[in-house]
Amino acid sequence: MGVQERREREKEQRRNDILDAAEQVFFEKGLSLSTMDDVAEAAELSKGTLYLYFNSKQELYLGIHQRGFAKMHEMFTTAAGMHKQGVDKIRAIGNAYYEFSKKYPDYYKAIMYFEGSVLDFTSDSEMIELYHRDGKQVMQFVQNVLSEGIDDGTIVTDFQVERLAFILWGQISGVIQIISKISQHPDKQIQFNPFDLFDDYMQFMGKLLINPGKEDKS
Amino acid sequence: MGVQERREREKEQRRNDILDAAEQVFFEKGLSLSTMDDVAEAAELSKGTLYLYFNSKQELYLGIHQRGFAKMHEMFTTAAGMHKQGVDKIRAIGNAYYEFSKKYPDYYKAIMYFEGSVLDFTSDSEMIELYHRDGKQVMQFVQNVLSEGIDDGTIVTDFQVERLAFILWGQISGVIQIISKISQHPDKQIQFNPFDLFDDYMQFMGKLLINPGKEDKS
DNA sequence: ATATTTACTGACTATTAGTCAGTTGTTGTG
DNA sequence: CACAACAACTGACTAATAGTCAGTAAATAT
Repeated sequence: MGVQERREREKEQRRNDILDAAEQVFFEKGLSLSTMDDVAEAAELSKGTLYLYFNSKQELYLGIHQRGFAKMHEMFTTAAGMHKQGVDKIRAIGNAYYEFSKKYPDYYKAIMYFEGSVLDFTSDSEMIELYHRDGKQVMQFVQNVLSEGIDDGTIVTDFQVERLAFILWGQISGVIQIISKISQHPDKQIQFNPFDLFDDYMQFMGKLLINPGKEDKS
Repeated sequence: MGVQERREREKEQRRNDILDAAEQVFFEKGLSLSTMDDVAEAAELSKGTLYLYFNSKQELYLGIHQRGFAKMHEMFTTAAGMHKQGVDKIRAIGNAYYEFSKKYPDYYKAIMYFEGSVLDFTSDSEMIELYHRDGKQVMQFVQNVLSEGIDDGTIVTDFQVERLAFILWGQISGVIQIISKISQHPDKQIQFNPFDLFDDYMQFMGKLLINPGKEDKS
C-alpha cells in the first residue's frame, strides 16, 4: 500500500513549499518585519497550517538556516573534491566559505542570526539540538580533510587535528563575519577593499600550515 | 545658574538607573522573555518614562551593549598598559578579550546578539551608527598597538597594519565565539577542554607575528 | 501669586505569535 | 455504495506586549 508513502512525500513537499514562501518573505522584508500571516499568504495556506509544520516563527527560520547550511556543506564537498592534496582541499573550503557568504547573503545572514541568538534561547531544546547538529557535521568534515592533509604530508602542525579544526573554523568564521560587516556598512576611513582582506587572511594562514617541501608550485 | 547642569546630571543618572534595571531584568530572564513592563517595575518608573530615555527595547539593549563595550575597552587598555613591548601588548589584549567573555558573559552575549542581528536592522540608522562607532573605536586601538609593535620591532609582518588589525580582530572574535558556543553546549564527543583551545590559538598566532630575535625570554 | 517648562504617568491601541473548535476531503470497510 | 475513521487544513479568536499620548505633578522662572 503506497498511500502512506505518498502522504509522506506530500507532507515533505508542503514543508518545502512553506519554506519557499518563508524565504521569499523573510529575505525580502527581513525577519523582524515579516509576519506569519505574510508567510501564510505567500504559501497560499492558512496560518494554522504553518503551525502544523513548524512550531514557531523561529523554528521556521531555523528551517531556512538548515537549508543554508546544507548549501554551504555542498559547496564545501564540491570545492574539496576538486583537489587531491589535503592542503589544497582546506584552502578550497576556506574560499568556498567566503564564496557562500557572498553568493547567498540571506542564508549567511540566517546563520549569523542564530549564531548570535542561540545564547538567548531558553525555549525548545529540541530546536537547539537540531541547530548544533548542523554545526558539528561541518566541523567533522573540516577535521577529516585536515587529517587527510596531515596524512599526505601537505599540512604540518603541532596540534591535535580536532583542536586545529575548531581554531581554523572559528578564525575563518570571524574573518568572514567582519568582512561582511564592513561590506554591509562601508566606511570611508577604511582604505582597502574588504574583499582583499580575505586573500590576505588566506595568505596569512597558509604560512602556518603548509609544508613547503610538499606543496605544488602554482 | 547651575540648574541646567544639575538637570543634566539627574537625567544622566536616570538613564543609568534604567540601564541598571534593564541589566538586572535582561540578564536574569534573557532578552526575549523580558518585557518593558518588567524593566519599568525594576526601575520603579512607569513604562512611558523608559521611552523618554530610550526609543525602543532594542535601543535599551544597545545601551547595555555599549556598557559592555566600554568595559571591554577598559580591560584592553589596562592589559596593554602592563607591558612595554608591542607584541606583549597585543598578546595581553587577546587574553583580555577572552577574560572579558568569561568574566562578563552577559555583556559578551549582548555583543554577540548585535553582531548577529544588525544585518536585520531596517530601522533607526542613528542606532546602527552608534553601534558601529564602538566597533571602530576598538579597531583603532588594536591598530595603534600593532603599530607600536612594528615600530619597536617586536612584531614583523608583510601586511598593512590596518588590514592586519581587521584580520586579527576577526580571527580572535571567531575563536572566542566558538569557544563560548562549546562551553555553553558541551558535547561528549569533544575530547579537549574548550578553555585550552584559546591557549592553542594564542600559540598558533604567536608564530606568525613574533620577531624571535627581539622577544624577551619568559 | 502665577505662568511656563520639564519630568513623569498609566490607561490605551495596534500588532502579531500562537491556538483550537470546526470544516473539508480522502481512505478504508461492510 | 454508504458510512465510519482519519488526516489535512482553516480562520476567527486569545493573549501578550511594544509603543503612544493626553493628562498630572512638581519644579523653575517671571
